[in-house]
Amino acid sequence: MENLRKHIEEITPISDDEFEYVRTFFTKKRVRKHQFLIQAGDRVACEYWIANGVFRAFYVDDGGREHILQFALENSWLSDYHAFFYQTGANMNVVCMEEAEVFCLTLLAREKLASDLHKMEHFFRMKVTSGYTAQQHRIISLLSRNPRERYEEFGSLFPDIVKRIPKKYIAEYLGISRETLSRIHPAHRRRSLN
Amino acid sequence: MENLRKHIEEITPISDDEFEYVRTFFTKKRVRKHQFLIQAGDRVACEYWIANGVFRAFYVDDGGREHILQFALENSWLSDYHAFFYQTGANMNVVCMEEAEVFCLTLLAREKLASDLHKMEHFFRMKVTSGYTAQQHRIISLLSRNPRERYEEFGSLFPDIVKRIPKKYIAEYLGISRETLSRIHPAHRRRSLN
DNA sequence: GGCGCGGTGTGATTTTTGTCACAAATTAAT
DNA sequence: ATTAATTTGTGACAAAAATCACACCGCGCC
Repeated sequence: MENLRKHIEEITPISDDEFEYVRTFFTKKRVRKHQFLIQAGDRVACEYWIANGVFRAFYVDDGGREHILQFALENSWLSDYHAFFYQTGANMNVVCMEEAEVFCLTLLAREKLASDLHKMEHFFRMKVTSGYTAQQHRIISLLSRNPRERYEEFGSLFPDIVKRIPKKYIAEYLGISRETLSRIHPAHRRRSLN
Repeated sequence: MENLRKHIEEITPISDDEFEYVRTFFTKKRVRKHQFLIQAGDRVACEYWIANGVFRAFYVDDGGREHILQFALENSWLSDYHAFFYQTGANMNVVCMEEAEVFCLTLLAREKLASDLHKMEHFFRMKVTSGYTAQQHRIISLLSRNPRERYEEFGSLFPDIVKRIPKKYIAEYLGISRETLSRIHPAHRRRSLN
């Protein structure tokens, strides 16, 4: 839980008392590999802060294909946010890929936290703002880059994810087939780079 | 300016005094068709609230192709948000497509407004949150739907935009060529739908 | 320590979409 | 109103990526 405090303090300083108050809103949960945190159709009670472990959030289309919206590692937040904020049934699935420990925050808890502590409202605004700009970047990438370029960009943005996650899932994230990804070979090192 | 108040009050009620205070942070600007509000490379001083008029925000890739990130009509917010929040040079261009009147808000003004008035922090959080979920939806659409499906979805989500904006720009938004879009013909009305 | 399953690489082929070229239609500008 | 500019449609063709099929690898699990 200390890490959650550090995580919050990357955005805003927070006193011991305040943090003691904040922590009361969270509940801890252990999750094993292959376990679903959210299944399509579920009511989405919580958003999750990942203390450790790995998850993927994916959408299953009408043809049964999976499309990954997000990988989540330690220190990141995760939910089906549309379903969470609007309290509708989930369209996403969230599955554990490496044994994990997460902290759960209900919508009510989150909104009370934000309205009680201006600091926390600010914190959540900053978090969603950076998520927003990151998603804009991803949209631009999907619109303007070919599979090789997207894969290379992904590798340089998220080297830790590339190491920990099977390539087939990265293909699902990039919107290309696993075969196409498999045929992307590292660019030849040019002589001039000796 | 009355509309801005209505717009804010869709999220949170606000007193006369508060709104008087809020309005002092904005400056008004008229923009003519074809005029750039933001050009790639610029420092992005403001975000803009559109009182009336139409804009598009687009990215130009290395091959000179344009990719549209956002259309903005009346009552919406617009900027190159990455460049705005992180105060880096713009990667986007924002161009006026129909004569417009906008209200400008600098980053300093925005952050002061948010820290002075918890209400406004809440307002901005809610706005960016709904933008975030809308963008997630768009990413899923880019990953999982073919051009026809994306175009039909776009038409049902944004009928007003389809009416007001040339199709070539919609193609640039959907990530397909204008020719492909032009070859998408309305689905045949099935007999059973008489 | 063998067995099974999930993951990966690769060839052959098909499908989808982009590109190029040009004409027609629509809209804007003087 | 006429002229210019922008937008749209469509055919022929090329390019990119998906799909299908199959072999093989590697690791976890009894």
